[in-house]
Amino acid sequence: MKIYNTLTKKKEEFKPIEANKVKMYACGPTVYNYFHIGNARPFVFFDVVRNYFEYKGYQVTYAQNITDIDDKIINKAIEDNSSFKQIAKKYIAAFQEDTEKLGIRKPDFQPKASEVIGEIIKLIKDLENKGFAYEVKGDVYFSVESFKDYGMLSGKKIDDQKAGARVEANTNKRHPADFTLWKKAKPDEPTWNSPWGQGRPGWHSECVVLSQKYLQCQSFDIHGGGVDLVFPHHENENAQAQALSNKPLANYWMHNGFINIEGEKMSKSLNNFFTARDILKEYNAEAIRFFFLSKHYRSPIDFNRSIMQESDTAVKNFYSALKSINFTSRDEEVNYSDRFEGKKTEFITAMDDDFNTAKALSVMFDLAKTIKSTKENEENRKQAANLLVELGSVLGFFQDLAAKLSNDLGDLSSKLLSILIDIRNSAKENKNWALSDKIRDELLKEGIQLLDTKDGTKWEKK
RNA sequence: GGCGACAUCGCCAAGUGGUAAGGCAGAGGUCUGCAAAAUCUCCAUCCCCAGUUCGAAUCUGGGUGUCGCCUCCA
Repeated sequence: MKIYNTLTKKKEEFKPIEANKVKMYACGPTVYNYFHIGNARPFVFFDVVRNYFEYKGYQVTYAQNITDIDDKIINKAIEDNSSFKQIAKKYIAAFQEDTEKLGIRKPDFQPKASEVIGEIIKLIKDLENKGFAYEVKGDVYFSVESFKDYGMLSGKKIDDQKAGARVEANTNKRHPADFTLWKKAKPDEPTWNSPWGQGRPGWHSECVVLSQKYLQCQSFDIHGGGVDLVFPHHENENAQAQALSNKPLANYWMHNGFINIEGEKMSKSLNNFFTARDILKEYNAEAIRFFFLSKHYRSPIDFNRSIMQESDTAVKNFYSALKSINFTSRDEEVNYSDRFEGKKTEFITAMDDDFNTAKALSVMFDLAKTIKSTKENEENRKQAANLLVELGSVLGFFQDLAAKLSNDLGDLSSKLLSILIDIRNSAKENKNWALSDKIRDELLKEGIQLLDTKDGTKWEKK
């Protein structure tokens, strides 16, 4: 399979470091707020990456950090008149809740930055000892000039950057591009003891420490995150790791594109900021997942109401197909005919090509069509349904299949419904259209759709 | 100013040298009391210009446009 690697700016054949194993790390949330729809994209996408590798038979180890020490958290604590620990605790819980609702599986490891302060200090100390870092008045900086490959990931040459163009130049730094590894304590901030006095770590070290610790290696297979992290975050992570080990932190760097809102960048000043939590109130998790996967992960994607509506309809399509043949659960032992093996191959070929999920989805639509088609024989429709669920599951759909397919209303409701259907049918026989339509319309309002088929009146939950 | 990405039907979106997948929306026919569902049919020459080639949405050059990064934003 091929993966686009930010490091080489090419699609490359994926070769794991250890045969049949994938070690991957994706940057997690900074817990100072509910995460927004833009944060959700990489969470969902790397969940799919993980699933797909497992589907291909790899043993995957997936780690993701939680940044619980950061300026933004401290600021939020001041704003809310709370403590930084309480803020972190609150939003970690919210993060867990929302990702679960989105159907994202928990990574194998999900450590917090605060758990590894000792190891972060050791990393910085090692960098200092080897001449890659220097201390100025209690702050420690990484010296970009000491690491000759600085810029290898982002393609930036440090001398091209306009120092201080957008941020005030820090006069303590030897070079404007030098970044902070350790910050001297300020009043009312959480601090830890260190060789440089009281302080706290900068943002870029935690991911180095956590990834290497939990993936148990200096250099692992895949590192992921949003494109905005390429520079400076990932560049700086890599610089620290490679300065010490002479190897890149990861072999493949994958970056997802941004989400725009109605064509504009999402930002607080434009007030077009949507949290995943809010969107989940309006649309179900699978519609959100479909929205993300309907476009290639590296492309920017526009979020708006009509596209969410379409995504919702599209997902319902899969379910109505499955309902049309009373599909209940997947048969894992099924032997697909050549025709469906071919469909499966199409799906795999699409996914092997740098996770072309949009194309993979078209295979699913194709299967849905086969399932619904009255021209197909029973066996083909069954196989198509089975394969639809198999492939859809790789993309994270159909997690509550049984519940979604169930038409179970409970005893009394079922009886009442069949009484209503009987009354309606009598009304129809008497050509009392007003009454029969009223029953149909009222039931639809309650989410029950009646279908007058040749085999009598059927119904399904909308 | 530096670096980079993208431009395909009303909307979303595949396609990476061989004559434009798919989804949503829409139009018409069949079916239906009417709907829904099902079913059949219809619906683009790919931002512009030039070039390479037997052949280009796909390669090259030049435009135009949109967007991103260059700040501890996914």
